[in-house]
Amino acid sequence: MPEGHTIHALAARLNRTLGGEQVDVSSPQGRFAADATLIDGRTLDHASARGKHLFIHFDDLADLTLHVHLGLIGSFHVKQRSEQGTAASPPRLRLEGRSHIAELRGPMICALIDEPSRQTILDKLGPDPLHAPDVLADGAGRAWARISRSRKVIAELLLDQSVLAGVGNVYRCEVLFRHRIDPFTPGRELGRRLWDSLWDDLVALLPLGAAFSQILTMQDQVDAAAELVGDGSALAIAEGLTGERLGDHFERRFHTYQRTGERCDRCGRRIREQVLGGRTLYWCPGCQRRRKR
DNA sequence: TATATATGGATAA
DNA sequence: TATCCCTATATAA
Repeated sequence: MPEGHTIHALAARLNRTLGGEQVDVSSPQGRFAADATLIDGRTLDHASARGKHLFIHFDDLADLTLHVHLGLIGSFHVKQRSEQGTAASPPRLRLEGRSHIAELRGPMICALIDEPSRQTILDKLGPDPLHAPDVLADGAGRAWARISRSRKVIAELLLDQSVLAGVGNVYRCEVLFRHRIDPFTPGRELGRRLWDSLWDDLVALLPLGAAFSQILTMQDQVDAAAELVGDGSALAIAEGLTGERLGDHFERRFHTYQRTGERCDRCGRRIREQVLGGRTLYWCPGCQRRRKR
């Protein structure tokens, strides 16, 4: 279940386990069979991620790149050859290397695309807090240019991948709580200072999420994760993503996400939910009140 | 067994 | 705003 951190961790893991290797490619489920034949036997040069999009580059494949978007329910499991498959549905795509096998199931997108198409996809994405060049090239300012002109509420803008790329429903709910922002504040009324604090927080949180393959927003867990990762800026973490720390290193705990009716751990009010922009928003009506700029 | 829901997003209306 | 796609899982029946 993917937000940006999942996709970046996945790209790093693919690079470690299959990068530079010749891979056997197939489509047991059948829907990708024709394209799989084109890739079969080629060398997987590298994988890269931007927002929630994954790109896998192969040698000698003209200018074609494999584009994957997991959507809401997709999964891309990279396992050791020796691991037994728990025989779920047949994967749409299987990449087999010397030591590892990657299996893709239920993706929203799995297609070979040419370079202009890839560029079009990238051009539509806002700055990605996990993409170092975006962070260094005033990603905060570029996103703010959109937000500060919008009458849409901030909870909706955070999910708009053309405003910023990689944030999904969990991070939006949680980061708004962390900064005590009323989710229904229009972008134009948010204020630059508050936005900068939101962006900076995402730049810190997403790399930790990627490093541990788990969304961490409770401050005690964030501190513990940062400690485990060691010194270094969030950017350094993002670039050196191990992604090896898979599995449940931390208890699954959130401030508001899927906690409707429970008491807020800060103020005691009951967490509320409301569908906003097609997704369920969770927030604390006590902590997250409208503020003056 | 059936149904609802899910960390997403495109498209139709 | 509603519908659709794709799969896994939890809960209800």
